[in-house]
Amino acid sequence: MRFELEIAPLDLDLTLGCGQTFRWRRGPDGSWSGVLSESRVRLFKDGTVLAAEATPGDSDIAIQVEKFLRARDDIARIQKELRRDRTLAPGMARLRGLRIVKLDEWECLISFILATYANIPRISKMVESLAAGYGRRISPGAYTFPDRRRLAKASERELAKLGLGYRARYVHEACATVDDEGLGRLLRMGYDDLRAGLIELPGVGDKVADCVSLFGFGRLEAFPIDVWMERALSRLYGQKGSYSKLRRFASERFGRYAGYAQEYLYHNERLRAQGQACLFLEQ
DNA sequence: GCCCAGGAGTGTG
DNA sequence: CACACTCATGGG
Repeated sequence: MRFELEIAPLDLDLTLGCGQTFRWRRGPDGSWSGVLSESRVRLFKDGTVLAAEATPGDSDIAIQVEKFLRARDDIARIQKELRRDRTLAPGMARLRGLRIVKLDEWECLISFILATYANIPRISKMVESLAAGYGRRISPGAYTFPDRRRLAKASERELAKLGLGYRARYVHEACATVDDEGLGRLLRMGYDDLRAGLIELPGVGDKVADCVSLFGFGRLEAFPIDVWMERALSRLYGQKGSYSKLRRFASERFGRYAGYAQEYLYHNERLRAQGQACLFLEQ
């Protein structure tokens, strides 16, 4: 099943290649393939429009793609608001196509529990191993992300064999701790309560809670701070210190769209690490 | 081989 | 509150 969508601005490389999600792969033709719910989806630009192929193509897959790419985010408005920041303002236009994605809450939670103290290629490998080992096969080489019940059947030892390291215990315990109603309650909470609720889960600290709040629960005011962001905040804003201190700074500085500011700064820091030209410079 | 990774948990000052 | 230490492992 093929269809087209009006989602703009959108740059698939910026959006799917920057560590928000770990299950999307770029093809040699520039298209991106991944799994949404029970379908394998391929996204590519056909001229200016976004084209999608889904197999199987159930009736609401187009809606799922729109939700995944947060089609309703008004990027112009978000950038206008963030442009008040003199550091972000000059380089932001080139990142217009970078959108925050909206992941499945459970998949996002487990993915970012796995993401602790690992690099992105390895995280991708771990997440894909979980899917291949415990998800449902929907086409050759493509698997759903395992739901809580399926994943709960895996012993800690089995998970460790997939290369999860000490994260195996966190994933195993999270499966036992989270119930379906618990996730439902979190959905209704404001950001502060959501964040506090997530931190109660095993393997979830400040940073993972903010990633899950942002990418899984769609709270755009969340501002995850990892080692890359510590460098960015130090270099560009002269801010150093504890997580809570940096988080407070970001909240006051970037406001309700702090999550977008975070992705911009994160992307810039990765560019810099690769020796490429930076978009943002210290004032 | 070496360094580091989208950190969390626990204990101590 | 802030630090210090440990945790298991693979990608670059």
